Amino acid sequence: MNERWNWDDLRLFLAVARADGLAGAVSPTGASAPTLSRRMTALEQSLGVTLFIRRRDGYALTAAGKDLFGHAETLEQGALGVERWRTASNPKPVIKIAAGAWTSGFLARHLPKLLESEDDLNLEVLTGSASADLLRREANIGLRNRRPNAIGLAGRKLARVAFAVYGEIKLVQEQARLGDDRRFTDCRWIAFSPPGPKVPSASWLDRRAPQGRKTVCSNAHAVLEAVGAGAGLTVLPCFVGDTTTGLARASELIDELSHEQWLVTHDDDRHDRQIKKMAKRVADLIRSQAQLFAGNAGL
Amino acid sequence: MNERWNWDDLRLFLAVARADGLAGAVSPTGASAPTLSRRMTALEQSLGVTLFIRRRDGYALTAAGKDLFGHAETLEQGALGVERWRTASNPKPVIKIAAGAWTSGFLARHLPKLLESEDDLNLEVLTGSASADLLRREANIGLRNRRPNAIGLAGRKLARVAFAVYGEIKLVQEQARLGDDRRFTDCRWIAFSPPGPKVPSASWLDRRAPQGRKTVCSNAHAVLEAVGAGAGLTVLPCFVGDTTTGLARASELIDELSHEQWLVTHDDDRHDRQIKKMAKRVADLIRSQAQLFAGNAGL
DNA sequence: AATAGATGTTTCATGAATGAAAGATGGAAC
DNA sequence: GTTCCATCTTTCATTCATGAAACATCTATT
Repeated sequence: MNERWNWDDLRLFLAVARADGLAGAVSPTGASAPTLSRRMTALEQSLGVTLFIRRRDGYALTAAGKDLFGHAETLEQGALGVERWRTASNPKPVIKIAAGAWTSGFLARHLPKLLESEDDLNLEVLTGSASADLLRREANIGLRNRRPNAIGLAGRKLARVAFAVYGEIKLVQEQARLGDDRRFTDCRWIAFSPPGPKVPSASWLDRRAPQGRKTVCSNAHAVLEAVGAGAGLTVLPCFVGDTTTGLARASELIDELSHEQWLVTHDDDRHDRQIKKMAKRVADLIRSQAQLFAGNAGL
Repeated sequence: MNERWNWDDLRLFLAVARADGLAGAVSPTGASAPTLSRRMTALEQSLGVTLFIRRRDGYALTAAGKDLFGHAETLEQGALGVERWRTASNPKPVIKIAAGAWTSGFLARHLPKLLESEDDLNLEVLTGSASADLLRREANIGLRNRRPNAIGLAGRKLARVAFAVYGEIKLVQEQARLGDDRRFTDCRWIAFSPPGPKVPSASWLDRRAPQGRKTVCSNAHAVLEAVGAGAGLTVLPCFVGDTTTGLARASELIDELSHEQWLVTHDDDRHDRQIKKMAKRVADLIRSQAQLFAGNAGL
């Protein structure tokens, strides 16, 4: 006994005491059960006191353990104070990611993968014209469909993005019975036209079905609602169409529209650890879904 | 930043802050300067705040460091509470060592070597009949001149103990001029007769100088005072006579009296970590001085 | 200037702490 | 009974932290 005891062991002690055992203390502490077991014995050893009764269904505090618990809570007060001070004096940095409407949606769906619990930041997903935002430093990470050409922006190629025509499943089956010549003329279309410059898919639709009956939506969610309701066909990136239940492809991939996905960062942010980490996560996420983006997902 | 920070690092932080640098924090914390350096950087890293300004003559707290200092002191209050509770509920155990008068003195002189700062115990050196004390569990460790034969006692042989006649230096030089026949008869003797059974050296003296002029002392300190004052010769273990300034040997080693030194422990104490440790220290101490005990010390 | 005396930081071989997996243990359910 | 399911503990290869020594930096002194 009497080796100088470790303050941090009291943190573990509190967790074990509160969880009535090692198993429940694993996640709050971030230490494994074997470690907790060893540290608790070490604590008892160095304090020269038995703190727990080991029962088959967990740990129970001894009288001495209860005494220590009180003192440990005082320590915890200090630790909580540090924590409050830290978060107050050190507001979480915000990383802004700018992406197109569909891509933002994709990122949003995979938010849990991007925000691992251990890091201390807030994410903001901006939908807008990525390139401009980045140059003005209104965003830290951009996802665009072209290699950036402005000075001060660095780009990484992530994946190929394929497009196709999609519609509500039953509607698509009906349409399929029509001849190829009438298939895409004798139908209603839903066109996505977000604010800002015209998107390629909308331009393509204008060219391919200039006289079609079109409903225009300026909002991605509305497009999906409309298409899902069977109100018409639309052009979607495969990573959206293929992952939205109730929709089916109504065409082959549209080569004209397919493009590369680029991740763009500002040179000034290149050395920011947090931004680098987040950029890597976004890149990894998209690359891991390359087949989906390329339209090769097994449906 | 934001990895779960270590409570124990605040202990080090307090020490570094109070010492205005790493060097001064080494001894209070028990950690080395490189470790302190690394942990302080790690703490700053995980808190995401600069705590110290590194100056050429040490560390100085930043404003943020001063903030943290306050919170850390709260933690420290808890730690001190634990400390008080621990020492109160857990009184230091006492280890009792029983030994003869001279051996006790030897142990007492080397007390610092036996009591290393890190262990939490009190020592009691009992002078008395070692064997009986041990059986009655009145002592934990005994030093005797015979192998223990009682059941329940375990013995380890440590060293050979030699005896010789000693006297005050000038007195011895005078005596040396006398013939060998008169040398030990024509003188005064100091006899040591502690309470309890007669010690071998006293018996030897009775045999060798039955008609000598003897002063009897029942107390070791008194014997040395008397001999040192030139009041007479006496028989002493060499480890006493050879290390007492002002005394010189007045004879060869007395083979009849020389015996082994045994370290005796009670079987029930065999598994007590503290007692085992102390027994080992005593054994190591005496063995390291084997030459002195055997009367071969270079004078 | 050169030297000696502080300091904190790197380097590197060693040793300790860690977690995954396997083991052990003791109920509870069938 | 036997089989599960929960617990904690051991084992063992790996990773990480540690301290001695060398290094670097700066100040004060000769």
